[in-house]
Amino acid sequence: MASPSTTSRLSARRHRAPAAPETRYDRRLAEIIGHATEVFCKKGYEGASMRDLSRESGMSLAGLYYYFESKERLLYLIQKHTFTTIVQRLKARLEGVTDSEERIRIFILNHLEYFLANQAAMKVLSHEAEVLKNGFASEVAAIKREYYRICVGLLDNFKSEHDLQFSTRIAVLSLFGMMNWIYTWHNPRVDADAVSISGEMSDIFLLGVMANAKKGRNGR
Amino acid sequence: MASPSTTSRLSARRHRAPAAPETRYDRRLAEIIGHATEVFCKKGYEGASMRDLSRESGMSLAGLYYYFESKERLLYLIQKHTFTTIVQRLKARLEGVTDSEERIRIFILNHLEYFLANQAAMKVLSHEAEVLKNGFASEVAAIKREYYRICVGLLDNFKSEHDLQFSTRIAVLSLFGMMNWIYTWHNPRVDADAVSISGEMSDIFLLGVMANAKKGRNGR
DNA sequence: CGGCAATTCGAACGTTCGTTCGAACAGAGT
DNA sequence: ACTCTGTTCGAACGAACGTTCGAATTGCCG
Repeated sequence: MASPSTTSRLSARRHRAPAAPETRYDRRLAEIIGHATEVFCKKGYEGASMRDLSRESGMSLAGLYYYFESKERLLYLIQKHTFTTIVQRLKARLEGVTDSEERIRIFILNHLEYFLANQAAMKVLSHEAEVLKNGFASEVAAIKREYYRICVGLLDNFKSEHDLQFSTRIAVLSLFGMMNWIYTWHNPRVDADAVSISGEMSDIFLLGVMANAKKGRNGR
Repeated sequence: MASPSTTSRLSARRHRAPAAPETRYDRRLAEIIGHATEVFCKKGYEGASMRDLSRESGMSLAGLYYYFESKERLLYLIQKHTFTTIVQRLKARLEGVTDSEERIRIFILNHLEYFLANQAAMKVLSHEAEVLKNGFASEVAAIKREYYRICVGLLDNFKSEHDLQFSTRIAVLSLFGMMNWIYTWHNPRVDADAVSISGEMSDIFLLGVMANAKKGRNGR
């Protein structure tokens, strides 16, 4: 009775456990999530059917429901895991770096590196950002807001250190646009790697905001 | 017998006709396209059902099929019309302007102005760019390629005139990212108008690519 | 007003959708 | 060998999907 697939299924210790006590259940779920990510990426969330997911992952249609209670929750799991991971990695990389320009370059590099290494997951995160509802939506939105806030913080530091004057909101959102749009065009056989693209985008963005009108002593 | 809804339905004169000889059919179709655009924008192409379109436009489910032969063709009509219009307007605005920087500023302004004035249609164009198949897809892709090429041309001119050195491809695609991402964040009650945003983005982008390494006489 | 074409619609078609249920299977411990 | 728990599956559910068809309605020209 009672399928797991709610978070209560995860044994209470986890978190803090040094050697991952990864259960069979966890491993299988991760596999399914991986296949589902590919399918959602290729056909879109609404366009992908549970039967598509079943075929791709090699598990029967009914069998999938042992691991999650609905298609929507599966999308939620993908988005939450992807977003959490990228924020985590960013924080680790920022640790110890104090130069405000370097911190922004790290933000951009982290984003693009993860994006290109996990294209399918990041496309699902970017492209299906509006389909979750209610509880699912707000949890992912919270992580997104945190990520956005970090970037705003980095840029505000940079701005005041260099005595610059521009709209942080527009600048940050332009930067996200530059970076996230990459899923529509990046072709690994034609385009350079993340480090190189990240360098070019960082140059355009940073020099772009730096070259902008410096703040005079007397404001406007 | 035989529903119209193929292009053959449009009376042959059109194009060149000074006073629009707009038929009742044309007007009704345009209305439906307008309503469909809103629905596709709100629920996504796959997420929107023909019954949703029927409800929104006030026409019966079967009645819709008098105006177009499939849901896919309806999306095609929306995308083709939107894209054609924005290219048309751009060409008109560029006419007579020779300064290469000003031409890029016009490109950006034209894009954002049209985007914000037709948010729903532009979101459907951006967000549902991959769902059309075969013939429908390739026709829209052709316009997209033309639009992209125009931008590459503008930037290449700017680049050689100012003796700059950067990847045109990455720069153009970054610019498109900045601009197109706007549908995910723009809020008319919070954000400035197209002219102002266009100015900020143009500054970031143009100063960004200008400040980049100038080409030395001896290359690398 | 009569008649013909353009337009609209209710009802139904066959298919596919997300989800459920109870039975079958697997493996480990006694 | 038997049982118990965790895992998988075939078959089916009702709902919703895109599309079709023939009849009804409308608008227009004589």
